Amino acid sequence: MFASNTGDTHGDPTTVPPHPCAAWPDNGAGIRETIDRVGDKWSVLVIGILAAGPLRYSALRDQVPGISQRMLTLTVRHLERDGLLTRTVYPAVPPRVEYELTPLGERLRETFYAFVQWATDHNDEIEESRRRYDAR
Amino acid sequence: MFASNTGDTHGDPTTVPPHPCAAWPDNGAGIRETIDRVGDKWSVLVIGILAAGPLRYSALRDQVPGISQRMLTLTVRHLERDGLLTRTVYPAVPPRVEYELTPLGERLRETFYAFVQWATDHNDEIEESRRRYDAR
DNA sequence: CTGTATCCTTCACGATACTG
DNA sequence: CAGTATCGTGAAGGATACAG
Repeated sequence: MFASNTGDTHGDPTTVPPHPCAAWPDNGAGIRETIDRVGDKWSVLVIGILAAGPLRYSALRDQVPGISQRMLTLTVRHLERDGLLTRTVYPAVPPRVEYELTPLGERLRETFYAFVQWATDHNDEIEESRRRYDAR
Repeated sequence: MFASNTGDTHGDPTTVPPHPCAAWPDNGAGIRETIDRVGDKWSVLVIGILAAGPLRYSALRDQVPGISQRMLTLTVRHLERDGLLTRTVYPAVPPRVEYELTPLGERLRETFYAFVQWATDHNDEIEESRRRYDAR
């Protein structure tokens, strides 16, 4: 879609190709913010797991291998703040809290899916590339 | 595929919908690794910029606002190792090095595009959600 | 059961200086 | 021009204990 190409200028050693068009829709700042929002250690995992349906705190914790209570709480709070999931407290003893993806969160998950698919499809290719790179 | 179900115990007064489908293709480990690969501070930005065509070191540095030489070098080295871009040294004085996305890197960029699109489309919605969350 | 509150460690990153 | 080398910092995250 982009890549209108700059490579034709290679004959001139000093030519720095001008950027023909924007790489991303916006200019980096918003993207960084968005990546940070879900680029932390656990957000994507939590979103992926919640895709299967709502879960309560303990179930969520059990399904995210290795997460600490601290990080689980922080993660879901952030996601709730951004409107990606809802946190519902059922007044009972003992307390019960359920987390569920919002439509917004579900749509985000769908965009991730392409990425995860890519990672799955090309995992071998990547590891092979690493091996070649390391062997020199 | 996973989420082999945990919610079976709340069958009584409050039915929790069973997971309709799998969360992610693989079990988290591979996903984590992949997210780490591009979830750092600069990789996605570099990939997005290189989508417009090959660039030499200095041009790349100029187009990634705020990146240090150290991080630029580290980032492109990692991406090269994973086979996402190529690094071509033209023997000349002064030296000239060009970085270019591989087809693999280009396909990764396409999956990012959906994500960036999502972020752009829903940025207002997210900020509104945050405002509501913070106001209580 | 669903969280907080601390403490502590690691490491990603930035700044700066230097080099082939 | 295209990098290394080195040092310092802050923030992210883990471990553990405690609480409503």
